[in-house]
Amino acid sequence: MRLSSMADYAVVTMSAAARHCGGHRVSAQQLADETGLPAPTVQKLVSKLSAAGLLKAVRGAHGGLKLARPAAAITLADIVEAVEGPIALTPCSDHGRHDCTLESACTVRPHWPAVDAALRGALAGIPLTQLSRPAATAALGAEVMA
Amino acid sequence: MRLSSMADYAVVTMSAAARHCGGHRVSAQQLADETGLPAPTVQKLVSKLSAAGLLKAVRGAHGGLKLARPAAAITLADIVEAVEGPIALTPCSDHGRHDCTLESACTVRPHWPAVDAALRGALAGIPLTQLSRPAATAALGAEVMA
DNA sequence: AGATAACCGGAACGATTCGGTCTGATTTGC
DNA sequence: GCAAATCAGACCGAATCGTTCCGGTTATCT
Repeated sequence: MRLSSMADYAVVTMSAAARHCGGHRVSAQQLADETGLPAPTVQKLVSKLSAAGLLKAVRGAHGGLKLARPAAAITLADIVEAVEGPIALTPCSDHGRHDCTLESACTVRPHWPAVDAALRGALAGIPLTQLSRPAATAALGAEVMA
Repeated sequence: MRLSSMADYAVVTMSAAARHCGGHRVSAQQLADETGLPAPTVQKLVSKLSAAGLLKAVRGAHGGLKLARPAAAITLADIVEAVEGPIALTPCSDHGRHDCTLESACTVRPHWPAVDAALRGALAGIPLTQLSRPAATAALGAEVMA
């Protein structure tokens, strides 16, 4: 139930990138300085994030990163899926492989897709713009918990 | 974003135990046979589950396991928390330790508790009774996604 | 009372994944 | 044409996770 460190770092990195939304590009090194993360780690992250279409990378001298979409159109679910792949709590959900020993008799497997969808929905409700702001701990989650 | 195998097995085990709700106790070995899981693994799981108050264990000859509560009062969140501890996507959430390098300047950390609560809410909405039934893939999650 | 059956806790081993570092390929600017 | 700065992929060590084994405790049956 724990997010991988890479996904955690990706959220921090994207949040830092969103703060530079004002046009001019940012280098991966600069993002590393701002976030305090190791530079090679940030480089690895931006590779995955740009491959997923969340960041736009321009190479060469004076290159750098830029958000591919407005920050409001990028959610936590997008970032997590970009780094960790499809959101699925169990291996049963994402591919047809049932290595389960009881295959057909398993009564819980049919319910995992619904759980995954609920989880993904909770993450998709949090845009990047919200993570860049400094405060407001509440107001979210209450609606889902009820 | 993947559930640990132990938590996955715990759900299967609890679901199998729920099918024996009719009074008489079940041995851990019998649960292992029904689920196809290794017997030592099931034993380790029932230890944690009974310590968490989800299963009631009676020792001695003709002993066995029994649900400590009605199946309707046990949710996915209970089982996951019993095996994996508190539901928290990041280490920032559950204890005061901030090993983050930027501590005070981190703008995303205040938002993690809300995300955790939303996630836990999604899992708490699924009772054990629902997992024992054979079908009905949909009907859940739609409300949370909206 | 002895023996059996079942649960309980800790410790050690092996495998897999994760996180971090390094080197190479590509593009732009002068 | 050269050089600087960037992204992109491959390698490696380390930590965690999952599994198995062992001895101990408790209550029932003979």
